[in-house]
Parts: sequence; structure tokens; C-alpha cells
Amino acid sequence: MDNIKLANLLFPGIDKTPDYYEKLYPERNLPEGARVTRFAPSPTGYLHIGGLFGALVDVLTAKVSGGISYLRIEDTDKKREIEDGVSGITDGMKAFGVEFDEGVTGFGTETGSYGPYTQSQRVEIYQTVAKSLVEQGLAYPCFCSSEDLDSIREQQEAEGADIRGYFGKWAKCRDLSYEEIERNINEGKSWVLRFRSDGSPDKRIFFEDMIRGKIEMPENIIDEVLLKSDGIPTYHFAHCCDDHFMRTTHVVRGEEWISSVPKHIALFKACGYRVPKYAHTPQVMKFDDETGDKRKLSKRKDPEAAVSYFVEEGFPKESLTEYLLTLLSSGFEDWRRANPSVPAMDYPFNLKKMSSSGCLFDLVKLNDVSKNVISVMTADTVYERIAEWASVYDKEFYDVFSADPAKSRNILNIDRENPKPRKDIAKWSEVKDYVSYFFNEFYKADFTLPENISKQDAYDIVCAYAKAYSPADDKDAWFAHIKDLCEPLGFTPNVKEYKQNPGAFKGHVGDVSTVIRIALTSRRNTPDLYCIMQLLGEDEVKARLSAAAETWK
RNA sequence: GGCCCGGUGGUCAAGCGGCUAAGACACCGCCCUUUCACGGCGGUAACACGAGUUCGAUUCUCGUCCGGGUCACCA
Repeated sequence: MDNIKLANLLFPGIDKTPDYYEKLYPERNLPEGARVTRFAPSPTGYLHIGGLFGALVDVLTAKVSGGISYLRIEDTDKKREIEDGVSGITDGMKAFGVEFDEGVTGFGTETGSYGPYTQSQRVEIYQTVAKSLVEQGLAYPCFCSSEDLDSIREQQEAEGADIRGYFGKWAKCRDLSYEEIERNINEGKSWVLRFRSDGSPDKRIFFEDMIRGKIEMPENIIDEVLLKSDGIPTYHFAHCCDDHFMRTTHVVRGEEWISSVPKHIALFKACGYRVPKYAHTPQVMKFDDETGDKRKLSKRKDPEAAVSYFVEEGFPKESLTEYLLTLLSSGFEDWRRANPSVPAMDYPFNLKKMSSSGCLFDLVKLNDVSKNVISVMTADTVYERIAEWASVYDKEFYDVFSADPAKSRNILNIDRENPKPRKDIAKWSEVKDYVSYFFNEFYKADFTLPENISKQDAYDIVCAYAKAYSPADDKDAWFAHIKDLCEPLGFTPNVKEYKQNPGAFKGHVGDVSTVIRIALTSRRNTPDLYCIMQLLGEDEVKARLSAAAETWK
């Protein structure tokens, strides 16, 4: 067989050689130990948690080593591609503060000198490499139809064969003569290009996974498809060409790829390329309430798999990356405690410290992380973020909340910007409820009392307080007035005294405060009542006091 | 089914042959406190199972079981 002749028959339009691209994309001039990583999603759906998770590992790995991370779009499956896939990914990454050094930056835009970073624009590269492989007898055209392939699968199934796929006696097209191939092509038969594997079923290969350590596997013997019938490469071949020419040193990807590593190693070797280091990350799972099992987060079944879910819910972007970091690196939480105000992306990440077992996405923990993140923000920042979120997701709230920014900021500043800030808010969507009693547009009066307080007592308290209320009081004077209310009404200002002798009193100052709190906010639990009253203002306080009195009369 | 990955409290997780088996979230209790939150203190709770190696296994080996992945002209 004349391989050169075959290569020209198959790729008449390809006039470059791989060497051309070797020169076009030279080895990167990076310091010793610098790692080049890539995040390489397909635009086949929205950006999901697993994607963000992986991207974080990519950029951190590169960053820590002084290397380069880039974003490549793997759009070789036109059937599954969705319309806003690319911008969904790039926007999502930006929204969460994950920044790549080069690669695709948005729909139709990119930076970096190893591009194009979109696979559909690289077909000439793949075909050039493919042609060279044919010239060397390392690849061949296969004319099997999908029906042929189905029947091979069926037979292998029926035989209970251990190894399945296109190889050995099943590889009908592996040894076609030039004449047969030429005839098929002249007949217009479609073909795919297959790898001519020289693997043997009883040889084993070894490789070192950066996360899992040594892995041993049977050598690849499958004649994998390199180019599909439309001339577009499969993942496997594109991975080989791109990561070589983009000079990737570390391939970080999900663990579902582990089983194809033998294939990839064989391809890299056939092409004469250095095999990159691999790091296979664990999967993000969730608990399935129906089955009671852990399972992989599913794009289809789990709305919280989508990164957009967290945006809509109003989790600050930092919270999600922060939480993901706690998941993917065991040392992160300790580091965070030691470095409370350093940006998360400065974390000295280490692939080797990554856990290799799949982890459950824990919304409860996310909430906790997020509360901490928000608690250390300034009131101004919180205000801006809420406004930003609400302007998109809750217009009604936005209008009210942003009508008087100073007031809203003051509300948010209650017990904030101090060493022990409150941790009430985990996500922006909770804020409306949290602050609703400050705004008459949202305030719904509800003067339900706790069981231990009678309407009569509540009425007496609120009336007495209305008289004692003095808007100019400082906090001490304010509380003194409330204490003064107690004894005449049968309560004690001294909580300890009450606890020692509960029968002697109707209640203590806490109960009295509770009544006033309910009258003013329709809630039993709120932040500091004095602050709240300051913000409500004299008129509103008086109005609410009398409304409550009216109800309890 | 073949191949591969994984298996420490409810969750995330330290641990790398010898420890009373860290810590965080959640939960419970107490303290602080006018409520709540914050904070402080304390508590419940784990090495999947069985062999083997060893003076000694959570740590090493093998088997079993369980969970996950993969066997496409999808990535």
C-alpha cells in the first residue's frame, strides 16, 4: 500500500505538514515548573457546578505555578450544540471571577497566540495531522455504516466479549486495499478516519495521575475514530492535537475520562508528541432523596447543578467559589481562617491535596460559607450587590429598596462592620424578607403574641411605652425607659430575678421588649430594636405603636 | 459483563504502621444576652466487611460488599 498516495486521495486539499504548526505554535517560554492548563467545555448546555469546579482547578493550578490557563471551546459536536453555549460559559466564568490567561473570551472573541481556541476553527490542523498519520500508515479510512457498527456491537454483546469495539477481526476496513478505498470514495461512500492501533490485549500501560497516583490499565487496542465523516475530529483526536499545539502541560478533566487515557496515550505517542500529565478530578454528587443514594449531579434533573441557579438565588459569586474551594481542597478552610481577607484565587492550591473521592454538594454548607462571606462585606458593598441582584431578579423590591439608598444602607449596617458581625444573610433573595418591616410597601402587620403574654398585658405595655417613648434617647436611656415599664405592670426588669422566682412576676424585661418588638416590627426576633427604631423614625414608631394598641385593646 | 476509580461521623475532611482518630457544616446542651443573630464552652456521632503481612494496622496486600465511571462518527 502506498500510504502517501492514500493520504493524498483522502486529503487532497491539505498541503501543510505538522511541522508547519510546530513552528507556528512553539514551545512556550515559561519558567521551570510552570504549568499550562486548559478548561475545555463543550457548548452543549448551561455552565454547571462541575464545570466551574474544574475551571477553578485549572486556573489555580496554573496560577500557583506561574503558568498559563486558557479556555478552549470544544464544539465538535454540532448536533448537541446550543445557541448561547459559548457566551453562557464565558459569561458564567466572568461572573464567578474565574479568569483565564488566554483563550476564548466570549462569542467570537479570544486572546492568545496559540489559537484559534475554538475547535471548529481548527479543522485544518487536525486534518494536517491526520494526513500525516495516514502517510505513516497509522490511520486508515473506514467505510462501515452505523448499521455495520451496530451489528458488530450486537455480535460482541451476544458473545459476551470482554473487549468490545472496532479492533482485530471486527476491524473490517483496517486492511482495505488502495483500490477498494478508491472505489468506495469514487462511489461517494462516506468514511471516517480510524487510528491503526498497534496495542496488544495483554500489555498494560502505567501512568501517574496527579490526583490519584499510579494507575495501571490494559493498553488500548481499539481503532478509535479520529475524524468523523464530516471531517471534524472526535474528542480524542482533538485533545491530542490541541493539547500538543497549545502546549498544555497538565490536562485537568473529570474522572469520567480516566478510562480513555490508554487511548490518548497511544495517540500522543503515534503522533510523536509528549504525553501531558493528567489530573482527573472527582465528581460533584448530590443526595438523591428518591433513591437515598449519592449520585452525580445531573444537568437535567437538578436545577442546582446550573451555575445560573445560584446567580438567580442571589448567592454572591464569592460564596460559590469559596464553597467550591472548600470542596476541592482540604486545606482551604484553614487557610481562609488564617487569611480572612485575601482573595480566594490567591489560595496556594495543590493538586496533590485534592481528594479523589466524589463529594456531595451541600447546600447547607454553602449557606454557612455564604453567610460568612457576606458578614465581612461593608454595608455599601452589600447594598450595591443587593441592588444589582434585585434590579434583575426582583424589580418590585429593587424599586423600594433603592428609593432611599441611605436608609437601606443603614438598615444593612445594623451590627455590621464590627469584629463580630451578624450572619443573617446567605443570599440576596433573602433580603427582602429580612428587611421587609422597614418598608411600608412590604410590611404586613401581624400582632400575634407569644402564649405567655396576654392581650391585656400587651395593650398595657404598648400604651405605657407610647407615653414613655422619647425619640431623642440614646441607647441606655432608651432601655432604661423600657425597664421602668416593668414593675408597675407586674414584670421584673431583672431576668435573673425572674428565673429565681418565676411565680412572682408576669414575666421579665425580655417579655416587655418582645411586646414592643412585635408592635413595631410584627416579629418576635429582630436585630437590635433600638437601631430599628432609629431607622423607622418617630412618626412611624408612633403609628405602629398605636396600631398595635388598637389591635390588643 | 470487561476494564477502571472510590469507600474515615449525617455532610466535607485531616491522617500516610503506634494518636484518647483533628477540624468545619449540621444537630443537641450550657454560657453570654431585652428577642434573634454573633461569640464562648461542651456533647452525640466514623475508620464498609473478612483474611493476610507485622510486635502493632484507619494506614500495606488480597478477597468480598457497596457506590461511581467507562465501553459512540458525545464530549
